[in-house]
Amino acid sequence: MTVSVLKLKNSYTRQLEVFEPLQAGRVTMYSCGPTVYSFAHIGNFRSFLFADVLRRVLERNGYEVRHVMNITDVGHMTEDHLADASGEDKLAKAARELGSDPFKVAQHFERAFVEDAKALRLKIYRGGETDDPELHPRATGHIPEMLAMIQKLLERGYAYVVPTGEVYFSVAKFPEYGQLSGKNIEENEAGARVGVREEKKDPRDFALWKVDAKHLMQWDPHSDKGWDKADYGRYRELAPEGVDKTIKPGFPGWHIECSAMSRAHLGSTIDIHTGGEDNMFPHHECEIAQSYGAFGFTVPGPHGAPDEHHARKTFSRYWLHGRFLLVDNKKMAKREGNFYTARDLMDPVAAGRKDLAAKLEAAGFKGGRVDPLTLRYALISNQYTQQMNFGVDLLVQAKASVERIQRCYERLREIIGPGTDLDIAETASDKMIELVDKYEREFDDALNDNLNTPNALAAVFKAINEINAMTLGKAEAVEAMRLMDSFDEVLDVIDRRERSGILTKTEIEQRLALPLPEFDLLANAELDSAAVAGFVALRQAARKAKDFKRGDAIRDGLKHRGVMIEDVPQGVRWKLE
RNA sequence: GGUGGCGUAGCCAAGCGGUUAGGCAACGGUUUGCAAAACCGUCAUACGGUGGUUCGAAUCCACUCGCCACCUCCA
Repeated sequence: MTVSVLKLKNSYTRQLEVFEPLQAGRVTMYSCGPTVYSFAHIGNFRSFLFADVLRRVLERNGYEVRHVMNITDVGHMTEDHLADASGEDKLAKAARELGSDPFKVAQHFERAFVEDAKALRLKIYRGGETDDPELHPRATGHIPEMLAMIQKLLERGYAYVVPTGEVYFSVAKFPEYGQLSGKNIEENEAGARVGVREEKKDPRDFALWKVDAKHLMQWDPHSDKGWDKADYGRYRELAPEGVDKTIKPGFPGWHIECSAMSRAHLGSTIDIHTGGEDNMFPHHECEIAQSYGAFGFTVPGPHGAPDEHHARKTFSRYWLHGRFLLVDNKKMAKREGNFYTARDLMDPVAAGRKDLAAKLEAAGFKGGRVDPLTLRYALISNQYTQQMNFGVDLLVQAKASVERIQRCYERLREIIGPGTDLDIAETASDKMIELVDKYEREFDDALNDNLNTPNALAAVFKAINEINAMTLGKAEAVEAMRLMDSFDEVLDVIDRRERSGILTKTEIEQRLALPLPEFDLLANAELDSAAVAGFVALRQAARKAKDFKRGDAIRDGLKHRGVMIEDVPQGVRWKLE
């Protein structure tokens, strides 16, 4: 049996490369995280989910993964922004509702993001990792590191201060600038679409520190006024010589935060850096330039032998970029009317999108709500290197797929039954053992091939087809369940709550002997398992009397209340929708 | 204008030189009082177009048509 090795497409070299971490057995990974000045949209989540799948695949390959995803909370909110708080703009609206404290706005949206991320089962927000600030660094908490890095760039001659008190990175000092994105910057018409700041020595130069009195978030590099005490102390610690006196109070530029935070929490050289394709230029290009300038790294070699390249110390050894998600074949944008946040889909009514709720309801989503696990599946169902065209059809298909996985899982659970010792002496057939082995390997091979999730899913469904066609004993079901659990380590789309069960024929007989409930399914009371059993017995009585009309009415009534009833050989299966 | 990518049966989506991808939908059958689920079968001798290379091409080459993204804050 050959074990496949993990291969990833490195955007920097544009080649599929065998993945080897710097340190054997351990992987450091940084993902450009959300900007918390509005609700994260499904495009954001596609990117975060691709990073999530990558992290899980790394873990499957036996690596201990340290995954950091930042929170960009250095908003670029200005007083103008607040003054202009009219219309639909959520940021402005939120700011007005929350007051003009940008920290509060950021906090509000960060909380919302964490909620969504948990619902979508981003592993970095599950369990103990959720509360580890080291794994979720906030930009506003790392101004000292950023200033220290800026200071270092000044000292090493990679940056300069202009009369306004702002600091720019000098791109001319870094000849490799543009290599990641493949942009020949010289040939681009500088400033063709953006006004060139005349203070810049070179139009390509980018800001490390900005000065703008209108901005609501400000830091004074020369005084502890307005600083969090701990942070100011930390800054002095990081830059003992103090910051260049000509730098004026302001806020960090757009690119410095990721360089500073990844270094702070993962060290100088990281294994993998992920982000959306748009991050390549200029964001990641600038990160490389800054880290090179500040820390004197070698840059990744251009298309050299992979081993030679990997041996070098660089800022990030592998760069992975997720391609954009489109909606209706267009880039998602509010003005196009094809913009969805994750919560718009998960609960459109609460998000104030009644039209969307109606559309989803019509497509078969109860209450117009898309289950988070369905959304998760949809967003990971094609390979991250491909543009994804999102739409209601995709969600419908994802829903059906998740249900198929879920049903297979539930069938196995029913066969195994409660309280079964999973180490039962009885052994599964060779056929089942081979099946598990075969599809687990296919699954891994697909994922190790640059996270080819469609192929991985093909393996899952082939396995389910075979498992469903087999008559299973307990030991076999245990084995099959192990396979499903294994798939779900990466997919994580199985709802493990007890949401279905079997009422056996004997149990129904026993229940029939007791007084039956009145046929009133319109009541508002919560349906508990006893109530469900009562109605199932009531229906059974009707069926026995050949009153199928009444029996079906009870089934429909239960369905209306979210409980599905299916007749199976052993009795009646109930299932919460 | 510069750069990158994509066009595969009704829809989504693998494959990247030679044996069934897979899913969804639809239709037929088994099962069921009826459903649902599950299973069996059909749609599937599909690869934007035109040339070329090859014993053999969805896969390589040339040209061509259409779509998308990046070059600006953006996942």
